[in-house]
Amino acid sequence: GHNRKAHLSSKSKGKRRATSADLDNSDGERAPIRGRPSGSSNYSAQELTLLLDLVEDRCPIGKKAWGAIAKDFNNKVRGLGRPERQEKALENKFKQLVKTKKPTGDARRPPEVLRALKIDDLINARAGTRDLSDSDVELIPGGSIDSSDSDIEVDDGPRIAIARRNPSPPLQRKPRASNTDLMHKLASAFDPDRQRTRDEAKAQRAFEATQLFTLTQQNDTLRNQNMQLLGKVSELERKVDRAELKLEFGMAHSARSDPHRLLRDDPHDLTGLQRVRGKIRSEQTYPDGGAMTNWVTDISDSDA
DNA sequence: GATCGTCAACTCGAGAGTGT
DNA sequence: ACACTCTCGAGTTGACGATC
Repeated sequence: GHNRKAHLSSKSKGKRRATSADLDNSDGERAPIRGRPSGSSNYSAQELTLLLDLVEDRCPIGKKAWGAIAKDFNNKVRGLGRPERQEKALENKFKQLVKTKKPTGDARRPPEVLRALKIDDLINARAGTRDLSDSDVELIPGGSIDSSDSDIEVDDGPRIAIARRNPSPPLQRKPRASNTDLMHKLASAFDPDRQRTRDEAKAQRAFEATQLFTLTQQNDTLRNQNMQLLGKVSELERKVDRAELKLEFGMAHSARSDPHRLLRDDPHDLTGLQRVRGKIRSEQTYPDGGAMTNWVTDISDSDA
């Protein structure tokens, strides 16, 4: 139903429904004009071609460029007897073409959609590669530079260029990739200083990783050695216990033959044994501090 | 010719991302 | 925090074809 003799039909001309814009609100003010403006028609193929030509020519990045496109567009359609379009309407129409999906059941896109997509790619590419010698930056009398989409002014006299940042370029959402960010990233990625810094950081990380690996291995070795030493300590403790036991059994045996011979004269003999109220006290002191006391019941006493 | 349904153009506001 | 920009959906309106 697009462009179906839109401007030729006089069927509905002259009869216009009452619209919200026609109705005054309670304050006597006009309600905001919404909806399709009266007299507007569908875009003709000629208008679409003209719009795409202008967009391709200017590659608009900011609103200023769209204003210039709207101005040129309306100048040309006026001569064709076609309705003028607002800057925002033209921008919306172009973006609508760009995001038009493939029709169901038909893998081919309309030619105007294909062209809009190509132009959109061109705009995106240009947004990331533009420079000050771009063709759309023209010196105009008075010393200022007129750019379709950037504010760059050059003062007279010392000729100081004042470059202001471009407005945020119209980019795709999800993620809203910033072309300026992309360029900054690319530029910084190839910056020799940055590369050197990156290499140094990389080497530092590799060194730290090697150190960490070495320390981990050392830690494992120490843990193994610790386990081995603990095993040896346990084994020695068992040997000591067995030796003490043998000693105690030996003492008991000798005491049975001569019960008090050993401790009769000197209760503190060289083995550290002491008879206390019928029991033999064996006290063992450790060089690091602390002591262990064993009590052995003298069978000979109970027998007596 | 009147009416109805569909499509397209358009505005508006909300929500979100980005830059200053 | 604020301004700007973009996307998206809702709502409004005009144009047009089909039908009676």
